[in-house]
Amino acid sequence: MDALEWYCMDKKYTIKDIAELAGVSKGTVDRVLHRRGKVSPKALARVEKILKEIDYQPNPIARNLKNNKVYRICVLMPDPKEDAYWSPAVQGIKEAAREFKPFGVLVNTYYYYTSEKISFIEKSKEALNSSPDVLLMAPVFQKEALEIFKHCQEAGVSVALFNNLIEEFSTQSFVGQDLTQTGRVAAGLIHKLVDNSSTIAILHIDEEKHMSLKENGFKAFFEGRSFTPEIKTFSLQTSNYEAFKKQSIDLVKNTNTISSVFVTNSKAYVFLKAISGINKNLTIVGYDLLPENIKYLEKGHIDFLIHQKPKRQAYLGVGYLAENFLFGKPIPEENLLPIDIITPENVMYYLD
Amino acid sequence: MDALEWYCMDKKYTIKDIAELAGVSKGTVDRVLHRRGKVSPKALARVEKILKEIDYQPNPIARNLKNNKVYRICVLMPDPKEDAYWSPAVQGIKEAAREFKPFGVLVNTYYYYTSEKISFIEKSKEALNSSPDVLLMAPVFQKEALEIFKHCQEAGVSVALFNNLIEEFSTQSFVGQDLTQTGRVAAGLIHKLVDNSSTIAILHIDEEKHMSLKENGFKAFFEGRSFTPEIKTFSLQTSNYEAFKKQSIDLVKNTNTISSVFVTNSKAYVFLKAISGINKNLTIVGYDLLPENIKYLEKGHIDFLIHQKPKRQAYLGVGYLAENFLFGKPIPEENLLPIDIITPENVMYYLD
DNA sequence: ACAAACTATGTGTTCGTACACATTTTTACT
DNA sequence: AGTAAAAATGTGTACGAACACATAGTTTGT
Repeated sequence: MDALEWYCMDKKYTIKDIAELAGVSKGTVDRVLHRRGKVSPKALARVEKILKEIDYQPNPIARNLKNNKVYRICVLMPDPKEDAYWSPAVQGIKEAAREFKPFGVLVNTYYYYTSEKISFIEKSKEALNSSPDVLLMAPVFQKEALEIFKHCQEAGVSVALFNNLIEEFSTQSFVGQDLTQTGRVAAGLIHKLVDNSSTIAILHIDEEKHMSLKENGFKAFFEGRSFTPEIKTFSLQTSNYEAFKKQSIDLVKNTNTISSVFVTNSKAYVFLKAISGINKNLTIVGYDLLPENIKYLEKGHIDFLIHQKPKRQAYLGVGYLAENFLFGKPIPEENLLPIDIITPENVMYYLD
Repeated sequence: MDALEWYCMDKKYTIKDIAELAGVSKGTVDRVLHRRGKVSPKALARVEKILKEIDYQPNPIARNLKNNKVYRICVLMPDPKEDAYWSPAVQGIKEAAREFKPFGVLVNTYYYYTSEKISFIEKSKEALNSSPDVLLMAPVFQKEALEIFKHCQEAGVSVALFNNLIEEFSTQSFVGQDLTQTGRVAAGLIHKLVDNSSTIAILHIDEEKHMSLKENGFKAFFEGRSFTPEIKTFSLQTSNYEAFKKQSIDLVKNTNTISSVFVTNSKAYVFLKAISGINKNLTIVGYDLLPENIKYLEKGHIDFLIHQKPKRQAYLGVGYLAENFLFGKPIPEENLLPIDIITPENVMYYLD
């Protein structure tokens, strides 16, 4: 392919070019492109012929310049002060906001408390009061999310989701992970590390809704296999820390066939701290790159962490919306991010 | 934060707004912004005061519209017909080209043959003949790359690299992976799966330059640890397949303390095919998501694959350049992509 | 046949930036 | 003081798409 061919192939045609080629004015070309009618069959045919020949694509930059609108995105998510898992998500939002601000996309973030369902609704109302173009939310509560969705529809605000999927919102845009599959990934890892005769513990700490999906996936991995290990499920609360510590130690010490633990959220470090006095070689798989988890990963106490990519989820959530506003890029309906497996040797590439 | 505050914070100021606020004309503001001089100290002070107050950022869209240039990127990379590793990279290039074409960024790809050094130089000349704005290349050959770099400088064409780093090009932009660290990742995985008494084989198939880095990283992982396993390095050629097969079988059968094999490139599947007759439980870690490798991964014969992300490397290589052209976004000097660990349970998210 | 009513088509302006060019103001020197 | 040169400042246009509006061309009705 030589330079000449290149030039011919990819000359950037404008409406003016098309108008000249078809022997009409740019107004007529515009009417054909936008099906605004008021075009004679003769002119229509000539313009369409040219359009077919050159594969015209409008310049998205010029189009947006004319639109000249300020787009507003409200983000509604759990307060990172309450759960450090959300801190990277805030970072992702901030980065995207910075990147798209010069283009006229404004982002405003509202935090709710996962300990108070009512704050979710309240903050959503606050967000809607600023009448954004779209509400991007990480909805921890299903029922309340549906209520908010109704409010949005009434206010003419579209909705996008990240991190937590609401089944009933099938048509909405979603960026997140298949949590069930993350359970399978964890099972695959543990399966490689321990022998089939030992018992595996699934440990839920401060149970939340999404954890059962992970448990299901974990168990599903072993279904239909010839040797299936024994799996025991535990559910502990950290609210009473002394009780939690005692139960954790019991789990490790007295249930002595347990060789591995799958912690279904980011709190593996809490468990490890609780059992720090005990010298037992456990295989541990947990979630999320919290600083405390990374510390235990690098010390070799956690074998693998599964990365839920909160930062990327949030960044993409905003980015998809912005690029759709600005350049008409279609928004993926359901974007399930890769399930990254983290070891001490590759963890640095997933931070920041 | 209410709607009013929002409005005040993020009003989109234009040059015209600034001119009015400072009581000068937009021409003067323009001269201040671009340091074109010919501005009285009085006017300069007034404009700069306003600029400081409002944190003005020019509209990248309008700026680009004015520039109205067609940007040309030539990509120079190994022919995917020769090595399937490169096929996803071609996909990445194609996707980026499609995405940025409406913005006036044109991409043309040239393939060279890794079996013929001369074709690398030849194709680079062909690429330079079309006088692109930048040459993005995956340089397998160091010495030849430097020569091409000289040609580019003479022709005023800037250079960006992906996949293969050339040490001497320290100032150039690079998208790729730290290959030494991938070796450490592989070692970490094998270390978890096998006991320290067994022997680990490092297997180079059809040796290339980059493999030694992986070997170094692999060995470095064990340095300073209390129990270090024995590591044996093998180097086989597939050009004579019968000999290769015999050597492979020898490796597995006769060197019978070997419990795990680290294949330093994408050809793990070739090795597994060669030893398919032998029933021995080997731990195998290899590279790259070739269909044949995935087949063996899903059958459980390969334990882990390390994903070198050729598609993303190529996509980002083009994307960074395009966004720099279009919106003046800075190009990261060295972007080392995460080293993804692939199992049968997460492989689907890394494909396509 | 001629105006009214309509259709078809062309022209002009806007968006925000960048730069060329025109105009005004200041400075320097006879 | 008067004028030329220099400096400062303002004005206008282009980029490409979108749309409002003006004009040209055609049909209809009396």
